[in-house]
Amino acid sequence: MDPQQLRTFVAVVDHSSFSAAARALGYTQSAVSQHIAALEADLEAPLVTRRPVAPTEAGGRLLEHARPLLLRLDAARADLGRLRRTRPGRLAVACTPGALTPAVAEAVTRVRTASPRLAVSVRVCGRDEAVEAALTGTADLALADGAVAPSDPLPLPEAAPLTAFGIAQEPLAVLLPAGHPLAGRPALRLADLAAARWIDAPDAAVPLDELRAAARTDGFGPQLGYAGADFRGLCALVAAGGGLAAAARDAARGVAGVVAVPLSAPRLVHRVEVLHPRTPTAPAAGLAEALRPTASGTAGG
Amino acid sequence: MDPQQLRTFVAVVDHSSFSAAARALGYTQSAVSQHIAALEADLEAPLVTRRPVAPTEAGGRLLEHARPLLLRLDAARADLGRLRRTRPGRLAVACTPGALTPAVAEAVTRVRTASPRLAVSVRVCGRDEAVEAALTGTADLALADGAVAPSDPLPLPEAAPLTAFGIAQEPLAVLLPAGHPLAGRPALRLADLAAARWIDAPDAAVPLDELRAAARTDGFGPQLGYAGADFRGLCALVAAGGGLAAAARDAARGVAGVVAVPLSAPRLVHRVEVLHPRTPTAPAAGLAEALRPTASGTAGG
DNA sequence: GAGACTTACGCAAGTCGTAAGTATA
DNA sequence: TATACTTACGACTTGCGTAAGTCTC
Repeated sequence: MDPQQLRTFVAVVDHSSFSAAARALGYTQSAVSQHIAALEADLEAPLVTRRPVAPTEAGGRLLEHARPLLLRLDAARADLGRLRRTRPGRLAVACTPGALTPAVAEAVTRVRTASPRLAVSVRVCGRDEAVEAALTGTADLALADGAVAPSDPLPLPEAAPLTAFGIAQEPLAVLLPAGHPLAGRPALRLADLAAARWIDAPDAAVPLDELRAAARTDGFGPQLGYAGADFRGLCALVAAGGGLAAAARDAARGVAGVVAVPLSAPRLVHRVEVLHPRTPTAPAAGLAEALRPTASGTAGG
Repeated sequence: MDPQQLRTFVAVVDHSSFSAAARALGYTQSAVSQHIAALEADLEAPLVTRRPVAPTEAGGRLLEHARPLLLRLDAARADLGRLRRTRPGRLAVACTPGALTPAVAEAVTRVRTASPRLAVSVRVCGRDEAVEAALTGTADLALADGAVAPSDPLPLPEAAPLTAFGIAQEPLAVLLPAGHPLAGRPALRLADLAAARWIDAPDAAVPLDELRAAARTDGFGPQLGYAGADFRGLCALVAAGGGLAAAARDAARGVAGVVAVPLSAPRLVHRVEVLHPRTPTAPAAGLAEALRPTASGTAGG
């Protein structure tokens, strides 16, 4: 089970093609074929069907291990790299849309103003991608948001250890189109929305999976998928009646056609966390410190 | 970062010697030397000091990744192996001492009686070892115990996904020698024991680290280390005044010289969980089902 | 028959063991 | 000086690319 072979296997599945994976990895088709053959011989099980190329049951199982494994391998290399050379001239932040609150934006701006020679960059992406960036060193610090029970930590993929602490916790709201019959209510319970259609936008708002888990419910009937990390686009869909979404109460403030109604039951909050490697770069440590809640803060971690 | 090289690195650190690691792995010293040299060249950092052989800072960091990485690699192989061949004639259980409650023992006996041709084995070991056994297929099912806040899950190392559910939850107690001034109390608070000496027996009783984490305290002053998974020996030490330990209230019932006093604050319970791979073997699934709490059960999970 | 995966084969690189080298207690 | 790690070197294995082969749509 060579990591290189695992990487090839993942690429083959992602591209549903040996040749496309070869192109992506800079190999020949032949090499890819040999990688897969070697893996299948090693594990004594077919991993992908050919024509069409798709993971078998064993292949699916292997995938669940391979991805975290490769991520952790990259994280290990990045971790050791950080020990050696520190790159104090850069501060790259990876951030989920819901985590880029005004307070966060202000803190980033403050760092930027205070250190004019520091190359500050912010990348908005999904949570998994943000965690991956923090682990592999693509970003120096990540910010993620989600829905959890009050004072619970966010359920993060634990491929490798990350330091995490909460910086904000506020009411969780349901985004409804302005004309929706429930839009005038002061608060809603999830039970009121049993028949509602939802939009599953795991990278732009609270992932439905997480809401389901935190609320200990199944449901959330037929969903409209929404890929990408653009919150405005999601709001447009909500406004158009495409479905509902969950977000922080103030996230959609001022967005035309969308009303945010707090969710009163089950008891859930919208939480934002800072994530960084256990040995952050100096600028990342500085920003993390600036974001850390003080005595008046609302979140622990 | 070849897994084989990582395995060699871990062995070198564990044996504090290149030659001993070579013997253990079936290599020559030369090969071990080359593995380490290759790793150090790859990661561009010294990983172990020579003479004496000990991990450097970078080496320590690498270790934190390498162990879970190798475990997950083994878990992946075991997982795929289970898909292929099922070994219905065996039921190997790995179990922490505190998890082998009378109810568990009875359930195992019942399985054994019901299936006379099934080779049933129970191995008592520390929690990490039990988790490892369940992940790598050394055991078909694991049972682990620990101290947590009521209805919280046990904090398990998450090298790879395991199905886990609680099967018992009962008051957590402090084990004191019979003559101890606090032995007569109906209940104790951790604060009463601020000055006490503890025994840290992570494989035989509740690990102090965990108690500390669950109680959100530092403390537990000077400790006596106790390695191994033998509960009787630990009780002997407690009886002799070697220090205190935490365990389920009924664990030390009937042990001469030891008194178990319930811990009333902070609010903690002793919890037992069943752990098995997501695709358990048939006998393991049977035992898990037999252990699963019914309507009258005390634990969720 | 064209596209896509597999197999054959040759070359280059890597890996291990033997043995000589070197450094430390 | 003895022990333990490192380096040199040769035999062998592995891994990749080229190119021919095979299978399916």
